[in-house]
Amino acid sequence: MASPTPLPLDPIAEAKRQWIAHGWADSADAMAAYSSVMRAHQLMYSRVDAVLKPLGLSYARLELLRLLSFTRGGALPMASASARLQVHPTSVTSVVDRLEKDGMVRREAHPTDGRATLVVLSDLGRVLVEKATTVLNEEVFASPGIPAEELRTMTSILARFRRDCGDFTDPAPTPDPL
Amino acid sequence: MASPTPLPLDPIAEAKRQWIAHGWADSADAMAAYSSVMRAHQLMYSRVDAVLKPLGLSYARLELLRLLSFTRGGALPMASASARLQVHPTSVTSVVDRLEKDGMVRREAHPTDGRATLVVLSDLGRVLVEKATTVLNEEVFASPGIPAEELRTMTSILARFRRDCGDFTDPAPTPDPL
DNA sequence: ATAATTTACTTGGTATACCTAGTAAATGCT
DNA sequence: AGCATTTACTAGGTATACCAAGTAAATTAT
Repeated sequence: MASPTPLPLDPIAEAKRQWIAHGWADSADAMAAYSSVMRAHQLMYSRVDAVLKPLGLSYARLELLRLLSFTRGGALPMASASARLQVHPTSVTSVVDRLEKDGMVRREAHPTDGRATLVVLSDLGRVLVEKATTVLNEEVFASPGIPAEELRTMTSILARFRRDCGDFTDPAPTPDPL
Repeated sequence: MASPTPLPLDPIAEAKRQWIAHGWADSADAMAAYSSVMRAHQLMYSRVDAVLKPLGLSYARLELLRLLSFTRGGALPMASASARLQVHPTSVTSVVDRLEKDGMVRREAHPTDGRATLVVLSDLGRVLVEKATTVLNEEVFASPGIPAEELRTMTSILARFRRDCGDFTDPAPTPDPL
């Protein structure tokens, strides 16, 4: 949701000023950075969702479909999907519920593990994930609103952050000039 | 929610490889950057929420309380709060509903505009926003997980992005060396 | 002054995220 | 073998975001 009525001043820069004025100068940069990510997320999410909406998809739904499409057989246990997407197991349940209702995936029993449920990509799902990826690349990622150089800078900064938060154990997210 | 079981490889770097392998190299950097922001948002949000939870607050609730605390009189029409926080009016309604139920704010009639409702910070709300800010600064922003230099780099990159998305009209979010 | 429009907010519904608690199947221990 | 533990998933509830539609007050136009 881009602002219908732009504010005159950058609200995050304003908040940072307030932070410093209140004697919290030490935390001001972190507060500003966190707020920036929060807001950028909202803007990116709504850009992506607007493009996916005509296809009956959303970011969360596409993430799951894409994961399946990259998997041999287009099937994955729920738990694996939860781990790979780094979302709560119950979130996978509810996304799969709706995708199944729309015929984009189906549940199947796991052949050997009676506890597990497989999510299987349907033909419709496979068509849609292809289409969605194309549209997303053309409509959003081709003109992301951030220069290429800065995209890479940001990805690299956030990769280190994600690693330090325990997302992955990969030694070097981006080769660092040392 | 940090991963309970860290993945061996950076999933976003993996996705980028897939992108390039599928012939979408042109969009790979943007895809990676967008995905990074999405995931970083999730990590930051859960860090912040974990710290605020004991106080009965959340990021969204604190944002509103903080906005009120920075306002003379601690009161603001709903519509102004919506604009300043850059969230949907109905989101403000529901956050205020819950904050009011918990005694942190109250609704009052606007003195001159019969359509408008004022949200007013209560004494309890004022105490909590002070406490929450202190705790947040100490527990999260003092060690944000990202070096100071990179915090500023990221804030600056995202400021330009937010401005280009129409968030504000401020000419120079960060003084740009030209 | 009256009618039309705009603005402000609420209600009800959807989507996504989380948590807690529960069931069922597989595994491990004795 | 049989019981306890672990693992996998579902169900129900909360929080937050959105949109669409509705009501009521203020503003604008005639």
